[in-house]
Amino acid sequence: MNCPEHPHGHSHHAAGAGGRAALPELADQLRRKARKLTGARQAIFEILRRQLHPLSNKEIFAELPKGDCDLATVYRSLHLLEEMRMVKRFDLGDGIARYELLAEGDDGHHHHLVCTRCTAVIEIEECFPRELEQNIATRNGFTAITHKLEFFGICPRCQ
Amino acid sequence: MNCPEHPHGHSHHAAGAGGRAALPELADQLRRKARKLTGARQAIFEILRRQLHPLSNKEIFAELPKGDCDLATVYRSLHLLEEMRMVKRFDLGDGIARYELLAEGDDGHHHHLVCTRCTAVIEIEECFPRELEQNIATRNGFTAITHKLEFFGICPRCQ
DNA sequence: ACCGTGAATGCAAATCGTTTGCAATTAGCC
DNA sequence: GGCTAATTGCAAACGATTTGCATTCACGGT
Repeated sequence: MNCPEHPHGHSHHAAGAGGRAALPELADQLRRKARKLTGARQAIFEILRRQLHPLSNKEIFAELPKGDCDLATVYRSLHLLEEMRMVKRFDLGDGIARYELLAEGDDGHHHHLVCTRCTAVIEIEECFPRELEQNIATRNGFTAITHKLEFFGICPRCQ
Repeated sequence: MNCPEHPHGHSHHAAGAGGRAALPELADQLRRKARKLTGARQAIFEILRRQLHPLSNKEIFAELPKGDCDLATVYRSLHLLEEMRMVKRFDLGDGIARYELLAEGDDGHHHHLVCTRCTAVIEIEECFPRELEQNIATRNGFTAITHKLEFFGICPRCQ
């Protein structure tokens, strides 16, 4: 039905695709969970691998060789990948889920700087100070505390 | 933006909604914009005034004397209040908009600690360090930079 | 290579939060 | 009281996401 040959060898690794998981790892992780390595999943995985920003389901779907798979399958695949800790979901504040591929062992905890005009996204390494976070946790008796942090502004090009 | 620590993290709230706007101010602001002070708006406003956490449209609707107004009107009223800078919208990460009444002159910039089990919400005074934010802005050539920051964890009761 | 079986998919319909068109009401100024 | 623009209810429209179900497929065992 769908058989994602990848005729164009986009094998150039974008800067930043550095430690990202490669296909064999996907196959591996899937086998480990008794899930199947399907064409759709490979294709989606490859799209994420090539991309440097977080992608929405629709964006991924749009990049898929058309007719390759259903939008519902994209949604299902991303849920699976998320559950397998191979992608991380980001919420940029417009009710649209976006996903980024994770490097092996990466917990994916990082933040973004988003241009409110063109929606360009830059990865940010700064993080909310751990001690402050710990303060907040203990002061309020909370455990398992985490945070979401995103920055918004106007990028050089859009100014 | 500083506030004494609260042993169990209950957010500060004077009996009767600290510095929050009172009805006369609503009337005032509305008149200024040639908008009408309707029953629905008063009721919604009062509900927000009594509440200490962010409320969703549905929650507000549910607290309304039933039949008092339509859910669509709640949505419209909150948009209006937001546009008038009398409420602030918060996005806690589940695609549901929540609103908090603002004190006069308050820009509403603060953050929340949300229990992932019971969704209790506590207001947090800490903020992302301004110099770090400035760093990020200049380093990336961004202007008009802001951030969204929310904390998640498990509250004492739910542990 | 072939089978059996559970996993995965396509498709359409269903959900959920939210928005909108439109005709009927209503608040606020004269 | 009357006029008129603002507001509302209602139902339909929306966009993102999910799901039920019958069909198809991947893959470990043979």
